[in-house]
Amino acid sequence: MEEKSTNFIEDIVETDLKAGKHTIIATRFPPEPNGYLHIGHAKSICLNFGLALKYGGKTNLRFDDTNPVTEETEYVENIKNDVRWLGFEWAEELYASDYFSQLYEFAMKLINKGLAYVDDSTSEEMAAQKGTPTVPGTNNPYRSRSIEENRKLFIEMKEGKYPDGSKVLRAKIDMGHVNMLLRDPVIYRIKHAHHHRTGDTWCVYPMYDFAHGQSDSIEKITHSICTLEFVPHRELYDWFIEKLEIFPSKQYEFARLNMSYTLMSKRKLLQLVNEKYVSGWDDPRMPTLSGARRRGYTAKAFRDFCDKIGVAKRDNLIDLSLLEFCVREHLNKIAERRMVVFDPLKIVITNYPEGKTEMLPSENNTEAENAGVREVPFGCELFIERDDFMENPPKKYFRLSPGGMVRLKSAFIIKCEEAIKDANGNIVELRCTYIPESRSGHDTSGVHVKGVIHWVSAAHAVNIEVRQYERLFNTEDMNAIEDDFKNHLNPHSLAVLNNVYAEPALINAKFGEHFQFLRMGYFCLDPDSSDTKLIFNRTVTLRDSK
RNA sequence: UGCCCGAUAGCUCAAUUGGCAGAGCGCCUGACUCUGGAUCAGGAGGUUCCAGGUUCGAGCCCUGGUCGGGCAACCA
Repeated sequence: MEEKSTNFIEDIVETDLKAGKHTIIATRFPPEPNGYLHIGHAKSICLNFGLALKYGGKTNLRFDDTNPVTEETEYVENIKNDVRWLGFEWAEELYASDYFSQLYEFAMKLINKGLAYVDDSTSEEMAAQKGTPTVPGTNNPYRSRSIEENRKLFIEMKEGKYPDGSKVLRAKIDMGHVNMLLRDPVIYRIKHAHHHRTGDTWCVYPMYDFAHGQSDSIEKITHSICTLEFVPHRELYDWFIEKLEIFPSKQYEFARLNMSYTLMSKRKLLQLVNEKYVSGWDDPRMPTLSGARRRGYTAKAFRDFCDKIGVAKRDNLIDLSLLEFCVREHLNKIAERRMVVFDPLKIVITNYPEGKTEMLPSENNTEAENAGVREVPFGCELFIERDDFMENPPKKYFRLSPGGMVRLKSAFIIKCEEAIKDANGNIVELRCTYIPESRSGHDTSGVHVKGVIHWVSAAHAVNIEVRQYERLFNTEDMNAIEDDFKNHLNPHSLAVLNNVYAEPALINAKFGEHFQFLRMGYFCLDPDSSDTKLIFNRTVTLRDSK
């Protein structure tokens, strides 16, 4: 293995370890269970779990479930499944909601220290009092309520005496602070809502800023790694830890992953699902891990990809082609080869005995040592790709043309004798002859051909469905658009082909297996398949230098 | 006219306490009697935004500019 240089977060960890600040490290992956994990999360997962693996330590899986309105148990289960699929195991499965009692006590502590107060203002009033980045905010009368009154009101908030939105608990910091987030941030709000884990126990819920850092601290997380948008929150994060006098977890920020032609917003992805632009969160076109898995992307490809893109603080827009490169690189090594004809053109080998079938061995994967061979049936009637024949070929065309010769992969060299057309002039069949001495592995014909094409025996071919995917969006930078993102959907993101014929070995395909259909790309079996109909998803095409 | 962050090959991104600047895509060349629009191997391509400074040595540190992005949800 080549030495991979460290990223800036690894530098921080190494420095901390060297300085004796910690002997082991603890990280956490903190998804909010309000959607499925996507490729951007994979970067965070690889970073957090990778750090603990590399330097010795643990990673907790902690669900950031402080907003009961948007969060569901279904998401929890799928997130766990996706993290495991990526190849990581967490030390503990935890929930911010596990800490609701403790968080409530933390809030009380701030009230008792005179560092929090109950505010009756409306959100509009609060926004107006907040000022702007260059104009300081103003104090309102509620800010000077007594500790006793604040304590009484907050208890009553918890007891459900006030309706949603009527009161909030705010940290009392500084309404003129240069950092807007420290202008008395809301830390608790009233929501009479059913929580996916705590049910109806609570009607006050902590805000992110009053839950995340405290949860980190309770779990003694040493390095709390999040994305750049939380940089301004770090000051608040530290303020609460200091005032609460709890374990000093530290927050570090990296640039989130953006990918070309891809959307990472869970809100928008949910919209695509709800409004049926896709078949579900696991639609193979979705950037979700479950979608990518269904499409045939491998966990290893994702880990390699995350390794390649690195971790830095610069805003980025990673080429989708880099991910595809990682997928091909892996699949090329593990996918067994099969022959499948997508747009069949019938050919008849006129000098091959009618009704005869012979089994020809074909290697499953020349890139893998022990992939072995399989037997492919050959007969006098075959299907080849319509594209592999040209009536009037250009100069450097190495495939079939009238009078031309081509090698049938793992079989014989054939020569096209005649193209038969229908009344409209469409080619419907090719009459060919084969060279018996040219059999693969036993070729004594002395004939050299440049082209090699795939084929299937018409008598043994299996009709399958193939789903070809293209990028979901046509716009490279989906973060830069101003209009409705749905205007940028690629109308050709899914193409279903039904007139597709596969060699019989494909009948035994299993879910989770990867195949390379020779010259066509990588494919895998889709769960929509039935006993009578096999459906394959195109994971990715072969590298195409057209 | 406040605070925070960034600027590296044509494009998109990496670069281990300061030590010969790397990858993918794109481009070019070569190999290959069995994927020839595939696969493999190699190549070209950089004043690391600008100007100063510290240092034996700076993409990394300091100062000042320029340009770009972010910062006011009872979301996370």
